[in-house]
Amino acid sequence: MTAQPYHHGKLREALLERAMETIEEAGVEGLSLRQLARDVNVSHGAPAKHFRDKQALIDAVALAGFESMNRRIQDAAQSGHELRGRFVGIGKAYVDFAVEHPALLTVMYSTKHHPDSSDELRSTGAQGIHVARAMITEAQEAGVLAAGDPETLAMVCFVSLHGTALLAAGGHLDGNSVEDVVTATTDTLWAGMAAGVPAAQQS
Amino acid sequence: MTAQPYHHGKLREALLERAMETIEEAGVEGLSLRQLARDVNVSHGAPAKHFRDKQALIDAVALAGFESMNRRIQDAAQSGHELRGRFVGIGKAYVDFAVEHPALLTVMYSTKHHPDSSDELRSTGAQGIHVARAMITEAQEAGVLAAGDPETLAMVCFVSLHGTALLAAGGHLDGNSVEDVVTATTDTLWAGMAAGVPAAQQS
DNA sequence: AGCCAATGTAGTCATTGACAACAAAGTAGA
DNA sequence: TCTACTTTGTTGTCAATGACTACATTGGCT
Repeated sequence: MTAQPYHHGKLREALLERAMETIEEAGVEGLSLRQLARDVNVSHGAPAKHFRDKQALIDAVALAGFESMNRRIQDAAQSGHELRGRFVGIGKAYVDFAVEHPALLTVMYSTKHHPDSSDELRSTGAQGIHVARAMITEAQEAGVLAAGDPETLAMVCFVSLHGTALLAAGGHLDGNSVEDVVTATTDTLWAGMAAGVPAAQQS
Repeated sequence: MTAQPYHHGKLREALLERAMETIEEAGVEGLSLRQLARDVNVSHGAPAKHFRDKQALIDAVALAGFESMNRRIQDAAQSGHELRGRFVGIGKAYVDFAVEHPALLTVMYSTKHHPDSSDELRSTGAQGIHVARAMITEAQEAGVLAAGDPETLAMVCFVSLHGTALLAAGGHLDGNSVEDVVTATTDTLWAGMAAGVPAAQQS
């Protein structure tokens, strides 16, 4: 048998990749540093040289997840249909990512929610909402959407799609297909923003 | 010192209550059966007599959480304003519960999402959406809302409010207040359902 | 060659969840 | 009352885990 080289060479990347796989297969609770070390044929103490502790590894996984997701959302936002079509596209991109990587999405947000998450993680995780706000502002200026605070409306769209994504990822849309719910959600939101909320109803 | 009685008497309830407290303070990952046993002054093996394993305890916590939440939603749905006001009320009740018990809400849904969750837990957890569907059907019959599959629309409302609740609970609404986001979300959804989605846009 | 930081190994510790054997307390029937 | 029987709790044990420490190997640098 050929002796393994003392140095792995790409241990950090190997750990990250394997950690993502494990998370997709067994969730975060199924992630063990020692098992991870075994999986990549390295001693149980080696991962500590690359990740201070287990949380640091999870943070890195979450960050990589957000970066990957942001790319998908950016692509959807720029693929040039009319405004409404692009809005629906963003929603689909977000939810599709969630359905493809359900456990990763959970990790991404629970990590971002963690009290001492890094600034980098939080800003990367907040990127998606900026795309939505820009689009809403643009649509308002074009007269397609009614007036209203773009900041709040963007947040409304984000939370709604976030809920859709989480439940779709978990397969908890009961009888409804993911496609139907995403379409219905984006359609309803867009129709609501187009109609606006009469002042009389705001009281 | 007065000797403790051999039998605790209400160990199950004490464990459940303390488990909820611990979860609110430290999340599920901060929950330990042994520490829990210490907290209620009982040996580390005692909890096993009431909960087969840790997951069984968490399941019980989640179920209690859903029952408590459903009561709040029911109350809001029945407090008799006009339809739109009741709709907003349901949303507020849901989100308020989430903000008051953020960690519990996470446990509730991650447990419900768990592959082998009990039928009881899943049906109890799905109760909220039935309330929403009934209200939408009623509003459609009254001509307040446009036509559309009530099942899908109820799901849209549920996922949107669910997202709002989760993010509000985690304090991730950025600059926006919980109150503002809930109101804006329910208003936008209601306006969207009232306007309906033109067939031309559905293509 | 010789130094040195980076990377990995090996050993240890407290904690945890789960399990098994045993003890104590309540219960029901003779 | 005596006696099984069940429920509830105790104690001891096991393997696995995350974190830490001391040490070994490697390759780059002067």
